[in-house]
Amino acid sequence: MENRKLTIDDIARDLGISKTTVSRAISGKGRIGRETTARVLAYIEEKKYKPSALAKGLAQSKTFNVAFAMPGESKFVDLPFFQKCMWGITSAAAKKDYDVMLCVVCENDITGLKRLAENHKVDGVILGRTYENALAEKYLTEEGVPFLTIGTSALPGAVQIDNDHVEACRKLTARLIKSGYNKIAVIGGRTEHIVNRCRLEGFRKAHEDCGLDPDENLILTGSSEPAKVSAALDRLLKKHPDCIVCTDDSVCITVLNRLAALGVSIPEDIGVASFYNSTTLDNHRPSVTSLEFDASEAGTLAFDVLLERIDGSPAKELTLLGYNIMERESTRRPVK
Amino acid sequence: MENRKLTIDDIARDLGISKTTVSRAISGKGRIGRETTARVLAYIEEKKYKPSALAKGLAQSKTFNVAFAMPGESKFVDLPFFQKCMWGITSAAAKKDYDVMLCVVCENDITGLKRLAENHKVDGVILGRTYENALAEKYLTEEGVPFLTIGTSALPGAVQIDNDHVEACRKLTARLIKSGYNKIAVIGGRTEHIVNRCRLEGFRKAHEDCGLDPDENLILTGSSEPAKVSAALDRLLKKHPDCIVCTDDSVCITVLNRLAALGVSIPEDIGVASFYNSTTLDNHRPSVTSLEFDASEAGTLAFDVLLERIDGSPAKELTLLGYNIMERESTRRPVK
DNA sequence: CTGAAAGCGCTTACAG
DNA sequence: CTGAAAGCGCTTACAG
Repeated sequence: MENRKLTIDDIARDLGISKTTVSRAISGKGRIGRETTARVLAYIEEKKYKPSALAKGLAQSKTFNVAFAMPGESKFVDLPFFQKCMWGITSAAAKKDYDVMLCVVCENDITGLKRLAENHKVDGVILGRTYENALAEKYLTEEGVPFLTIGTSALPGAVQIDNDHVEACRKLTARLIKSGYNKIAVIGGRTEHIVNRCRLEGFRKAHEDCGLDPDENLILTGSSEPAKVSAALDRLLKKHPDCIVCTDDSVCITVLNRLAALGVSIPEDIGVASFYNSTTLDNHRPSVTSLEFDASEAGTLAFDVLLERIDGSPAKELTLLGYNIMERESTRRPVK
Repeated sequence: MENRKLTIDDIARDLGISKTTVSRAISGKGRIGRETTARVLAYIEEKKYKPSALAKGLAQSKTFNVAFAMPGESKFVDLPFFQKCMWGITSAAAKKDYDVMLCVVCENDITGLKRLAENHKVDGVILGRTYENALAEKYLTEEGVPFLTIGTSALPGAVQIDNDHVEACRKLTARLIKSGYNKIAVIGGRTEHIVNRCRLEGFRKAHEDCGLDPDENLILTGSSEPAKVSAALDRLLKKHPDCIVCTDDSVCITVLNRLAALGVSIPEDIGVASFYNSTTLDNHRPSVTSLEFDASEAGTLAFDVLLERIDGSPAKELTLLGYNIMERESTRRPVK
């Protein structure tokens, strides 16, 4: 019952036509009779013929594969994000009859990526995460391999997919202001990171939108280390903010823990929100208000944009993703 | 500066030899002069020639790719395990000049896997997780595609890589007994799951090894639902066990939370250990004693065994993985 | 030890 | 609308 792989030659012979014709019937390219097409298609359907991607690829000098570079470090990686992202990529790829190859990339080790590129196994690559040194981006541009990054690339000109941090943070902040908070503080990581700057920008814009001036004394950035974040929080509390926004969820965890330790209750005593929500916060009680980005969408979009580049269209440099504001218990202002 | 892909023909021409010879020099197959080989290799090295995996594959009717089927559900998935596993697979694969393709498989949806198999894009597949219905396994055997599962497969005869649950749990239990615990309880999930049965078996064996009879009243299995686990724990505590072993870390989390709520302190009042440790427990204070399985090793082994199957060797049906017993604070018996 | 030739399974100008 | 033929870039009997 085993299937000695059926080839286009077999079909041609069985149907008494040339393989050129068979090929055309399948691909739909070139002029070809309706009836012939139908016959071929029917035959294929019945015999469950599937063309060899290898042969097809060789003939067209294409692999119909893209690589997804997964970060290799185990810390500070939002794994659920990548899982959903892969889901998005593979499903978008399938629609275009592409498949995805996996490689692992670390800040200083791109050998996995090189393998794939050098062996000509992929038509393009999606960099799942970016690093300051842009090692992968540099290598790929040098090799002339189309690629795209998810997140902000340190390499100028790189095609990228990114969350619309500025807008998202602006809207979330606006929502907080609208719900009555008027001394909103920010605790966050180093502003060397572009993403943190964007988040802050959104925060400020929201205030401007309402004709307000954000209180600069309430903005404490510089580190996401737990100890420093806790210290920053302690200082902040003396100024009595009514809400604290964390630039990301790892900062937020620290803040939540410290507040709990101090016996400050949320949302009764103070509101808390996060500008980026990974699953880390999922099970927290009270549930915390935060921005939610759709990883699956990031994946599908990433593939679609990359494919354009592969096919030669001049893909636009930056594609922004949608977001959701998840308003939850942590910013439910107590009715006084 | 762009590289119009160098081919074996170019090399042959430049070196004034036939491409047959070039091919042989590269592959090392067939008789060939030392000197010729050296010349070819030197040339290749200099020009950084890399053979086309596509062409090579077509000629040998091989793809030099394996698929890794990632679970598609987001809950109850130990993502860090899969990340490390992928790391292991890709690196083991690279050593054999293989690469890995990604697909997403859910309990009732194996379309992603089918794509890869039907399009002849892979030589074999590694199923990252198994399901009761064994859908993927059945499909692959039907198609004659070599595969292997990580974890126990419901399909009899499937080649599998698994943790040595029985032995590992036996050793961990033995360690607990040796450190002085003598009323050890077990809380755990449904014994319908083979894995839970194995764990229990190890637990019992350890007792037998010491000529002890495990107290069956202290063994409460049947559910991993938080509510039921908590209830089971409450019942258990009345019997005053001196240590509680959880069959997995999700059960363990519940137990830890409940104990904290009851004001029972670990390890002073009672010891706690887990038969399976995911990163969920990583940051828990006190740190909890548990078994640790090496996901990366699972990955490399998985690839190596699969490759044997691909190459036709009759791979052994079950390969057991090593484990480590991580003895931590939660079972540090108080000196009285 | 080395080569000419056929073949892997497709695609695609080029002719009809 | 259809085909014969060359080509994609390798490998591998088969001869020498």
